[in-house]
Amino acid sequence: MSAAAAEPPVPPVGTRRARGAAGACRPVYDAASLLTVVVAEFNARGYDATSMEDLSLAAGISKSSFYHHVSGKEELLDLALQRALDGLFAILEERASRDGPPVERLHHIVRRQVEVLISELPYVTLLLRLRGNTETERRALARRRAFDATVAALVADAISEGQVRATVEPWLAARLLSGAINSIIDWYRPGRTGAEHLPDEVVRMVSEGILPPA
Amino acid sequence: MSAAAAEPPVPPVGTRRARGAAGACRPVYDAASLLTVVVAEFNARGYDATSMEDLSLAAGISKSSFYHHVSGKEELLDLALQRALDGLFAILEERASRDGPPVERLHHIVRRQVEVLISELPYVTLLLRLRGNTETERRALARRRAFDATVAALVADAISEGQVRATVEPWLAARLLSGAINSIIDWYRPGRTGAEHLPDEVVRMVSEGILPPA
DNA sequence: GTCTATAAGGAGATAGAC
DNA sequence: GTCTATCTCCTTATAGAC
Repeated sequence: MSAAAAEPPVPPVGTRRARGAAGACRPVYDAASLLTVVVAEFNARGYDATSMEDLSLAAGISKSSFYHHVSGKEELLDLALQRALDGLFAILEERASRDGPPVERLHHIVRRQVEVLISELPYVTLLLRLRGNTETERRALARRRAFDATVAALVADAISEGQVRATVEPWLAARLLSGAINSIIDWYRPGRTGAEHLPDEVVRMVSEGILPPA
Repeated sequence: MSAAAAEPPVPPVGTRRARGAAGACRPVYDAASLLTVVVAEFNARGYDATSMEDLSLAAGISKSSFYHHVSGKEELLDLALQRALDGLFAILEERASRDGPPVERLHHIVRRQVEVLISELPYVTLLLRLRGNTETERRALARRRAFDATVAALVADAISEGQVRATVEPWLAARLLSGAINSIIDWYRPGRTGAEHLPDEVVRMVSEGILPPA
């Protein structure tokens, strides 16, 4: 369990600006700036439960205005998911993810994955909650699985080289590791004090143990 | 990351029986037996994306037949969530969850939580993916948070009594623990061989560490 | 880049027969 | 306990003016 976040609001969370009010300036968007507002809405209710009407209210523009920027609701999802996945895969390209002993490469990846989850929180949150209902979603899930598989292979390497303790199932270790890291989207909220220590704390706890032994 | 499950199917996953075919027996349900079929559909696409039409096709009865058993789609969700939460809270009532040193009580709870996640997999899966869009969902999320808070308090006790290692943040430990355990719904599938060892394996790994230390 | 108006279809739910 | 037929509302998306 870890349902830490505030009770998700049912009404739109974005800033509602009076449309057409006397002297009021209407918000003017490009595709990128729209995405910020849209992704917050998707995360508040889930993609499927968020209507174009919800997005319209949150962004302060009419439903039809969205179709000037994107082809439809699904493209908004696609743009957000690409951003999340690009951030994750960039980690694997870093030198410290590719050179050195497996254990150290793995620790680097874990640390950086925590950092990316934090820096790209809304986008990764959307990714991690996908169900695979459309082709767009399934493409994103396939990329996500590829990322997981890369990390899992490295976990297996690190365990086989670092055998000092009782046998550990590499596959299970990779799953629990992912689960622990990804849970960040359920409880981390921007502005936490001490967030700069979080990546190292996570690395330490998954290495030394989360709970005291019996 | 941990998107292990097979590509979620968009069409209904349930058994489609020919309705009204010559000589065919129509499925006859009560509220409980309907729930099995319904929850599988909810999990395949997500609650919001699953229509009464989808449920109808999966169960092999017409949409309107559902309203003989329940008041509507939301009551189906409610029944499933109650089952998940009742299973989890029953753990906390067990003697071994209430008596003894905090560390041992905690290990028992973790072990049992893994068992319940496995035995009630579809129901707990539904619970863990809630967004809180309706009053029913928010009630369930509140109960879930209460469960988490109980475990988190015990984690804090166990850590303060078992200080042999470097300082551990109890709050973070509780979060990572929940994340690791709950990830089970993303990768465990019924019929796995060796599933009987999983609860103890999880307890061991969250205690001794998931990854080798540097 | 935004608007109003509207089309076309799918949603959850109900009525009443068998 | 299930059916067919229907209601009403809400959904995504488009047309065309400013």
